[in-house]
Amino acid sequence: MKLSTKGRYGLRALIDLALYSENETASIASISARQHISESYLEQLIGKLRKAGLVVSVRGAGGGYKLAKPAEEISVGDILRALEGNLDPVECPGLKEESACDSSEFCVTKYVWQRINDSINQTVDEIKLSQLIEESKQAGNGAKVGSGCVK
Amino acid sequence: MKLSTKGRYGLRALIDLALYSENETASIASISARQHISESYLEQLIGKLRKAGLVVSVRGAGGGYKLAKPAEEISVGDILRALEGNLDPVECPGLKEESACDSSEFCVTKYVWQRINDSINQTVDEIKLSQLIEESKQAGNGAKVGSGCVK
DNA sequence: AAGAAATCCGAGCAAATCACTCGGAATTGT
DNA sequence: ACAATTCCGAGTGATTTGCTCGGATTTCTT
Repeated sequence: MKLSTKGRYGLRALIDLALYSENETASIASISARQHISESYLEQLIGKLRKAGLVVSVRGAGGGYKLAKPAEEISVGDILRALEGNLDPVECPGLKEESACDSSEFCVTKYVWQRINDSINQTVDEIKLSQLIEESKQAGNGAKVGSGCVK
Repeated sequence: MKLSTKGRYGLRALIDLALYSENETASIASISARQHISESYLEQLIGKLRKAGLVVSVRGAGGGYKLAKPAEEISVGDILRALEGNLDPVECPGLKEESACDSSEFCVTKYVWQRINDSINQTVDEIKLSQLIEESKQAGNGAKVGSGCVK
């Protein structure tokens, strides 16, 4: 029941990327240096964000990344799902369909899993990247993103 | 970011236990048979629930388990935390204290992790075991708990 | 007293997942 | 040409998960 480093590092990285790519693109190397995440690993994370359509890349020398759309339109949910896959702590084929679980038995716990899943997704979807950027600019006054609390 | 089988099986097991321990105690063997969870594994799970003070045991022949307190006073949160440990997807020493993360950097993502943690805990704490038992009695009309959706 | 039925407990173990690293191919600016 | 980058997939050691197993302990029954 833990969020992996992908999600934790990745969110930090994307905030950093957003902060430093307003004019020019931000390179893996620069984000790595500021956020203390290894270049190799960061590459993977940003790759996922790119495939999810959250950032766009510019290849070749002087290249790097920037946001694919305005930060207001990117939610923490989008970011974490891109990095972690599905955020649902319990996946359950019968959860979405009307059909009963397994074969014919009624499933009481389904109700619980459904509520947990909904609660998480709703929470992360209502936090927008723009909010975090705003806070970061104000608080850090050097626009620091911090360590993300956890190593 | 997944709930382990401990939590999933364990919740099912406890609902079953509650349903079948109103008069007599419910044994591992009987719960195992009804819920299709191996006796050995179930033993571990119930052991955790006992150490957390949610069930009490009666040792020796004819023994078994029953709830340590009324089902209204047991929340799904209590159960899952007993089985899974902390439910917080992100643990962060600086999350509770006023102090800044790491050393002196402000931590923006902390805000996000905090909200996720709170949301999950609040959700599971407001669902009481009694509710699930009630639903189970109504719907199953044979008091079936079901497979819990997932294997 | 003997034995059966149960809980209790910790060790062990295979499989999966995590948290990376590495090497190199492809692309583009200078 | 060459340097700076992104892109990509394979590999790897450490950790966690999802169990099983053996045996000790307690208590009921006869």
